[in-house]
Amino acid sequence: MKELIAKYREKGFKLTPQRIAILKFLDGNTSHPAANDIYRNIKKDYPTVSFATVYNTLQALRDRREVAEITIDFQKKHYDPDLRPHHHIICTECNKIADVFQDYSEALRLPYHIKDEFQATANHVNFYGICKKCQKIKKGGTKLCA
Amino acid sequence: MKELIAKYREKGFKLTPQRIAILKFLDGNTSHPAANDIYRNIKKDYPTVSFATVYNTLQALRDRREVAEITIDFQKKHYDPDLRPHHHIICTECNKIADVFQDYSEALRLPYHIKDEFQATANHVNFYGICKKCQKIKKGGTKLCA
DNA sequence: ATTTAGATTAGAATGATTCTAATATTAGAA
DNA sequence: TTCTAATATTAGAATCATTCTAATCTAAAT
Ligand SMILES: [Mn+2]
Ligand SMILES: [Mn+2]
Ligand SMILES: [Zn+2]
Ligand SMILES: [Zn+2]
Repeated sequence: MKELIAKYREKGFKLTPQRIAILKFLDGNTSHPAANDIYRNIKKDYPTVSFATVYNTLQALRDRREVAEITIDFQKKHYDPDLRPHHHIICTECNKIADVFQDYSEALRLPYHIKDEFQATANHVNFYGICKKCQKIKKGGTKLCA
Repeated sequence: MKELIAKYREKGFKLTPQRIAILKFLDGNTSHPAANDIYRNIKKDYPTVSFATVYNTLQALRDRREVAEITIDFQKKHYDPDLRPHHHIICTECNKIADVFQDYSEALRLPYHIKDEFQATANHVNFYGICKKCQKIKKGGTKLCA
């Protein structure tokens, strides 16, 4: 809380109640929220908050490398406050996203003709699968209601 | 051409001139086009073609596993007629996408606690980098005009 | 307390994608 | 070939995520 605020103030990031609420929501959050998830949550405490503020703040944080955008979902961007290099697995049924902390960089060597054409700067592995809960639902039967 | 058409007819995929144009455009295409790229190209021969047809056809092909959707671009979906398992590298400056045919699956082992929670079905590596052309532009100076 | 750079806001604009409902075509049957 | 049913096409509207605009407000430095 206080440390969090101090950290951003030091970096010259102007703090407002809305921004603090967003930072608090993101701090330690492992749910990989999309912009709308953040908006809904902040709105509880700041009913007048606007979508623009959420997007502006996310952009500012992204530009300062304080959050990462992840491209695992075909529909929308998700945000990740955990900047440690890691990968993700997403449930193709319910879109639940989990972290995969595993360093594959040794193995992810590019073929020479690609190295020749691109100067690689980053890599990210997307795993797809079905989570436990969705496995059960599929097995147990199709629908919950007739 | 003929084999291509025969292949789809056999599979009960109803063929229309527009669909054939889309299939031809995709066949052997390594450019990873987005829907709009396909639309623009088909429009040359079928000026009345609609966006809906392009999207409908892409959906039908995707459902039949005849094209893959790729999530490497934050802005939009790209389509890939090459179904062999492979990965991609995208230029963060110009969005050029290239194929990376390299099998990393041996190395991409998931941690046990993830295996416990997810039944993994697929994986895809996104590499990010800067292509040769964009490297030159950056080095040579900032802008082409004053 | 004053000042100003930067943040907030509602709402409009944009861009990608999906939906709708009327019309037209394909492909198989007669 | 002609008929028919199933399916595809179309323009345009609708939706959803995201960005932009321009007026107003506020953090935080002086
Ligand atoms: Mn993560
Ligand atoms: Mn490819
Ligand atoms: Zn799930
Ligand atoms: Zn480039």
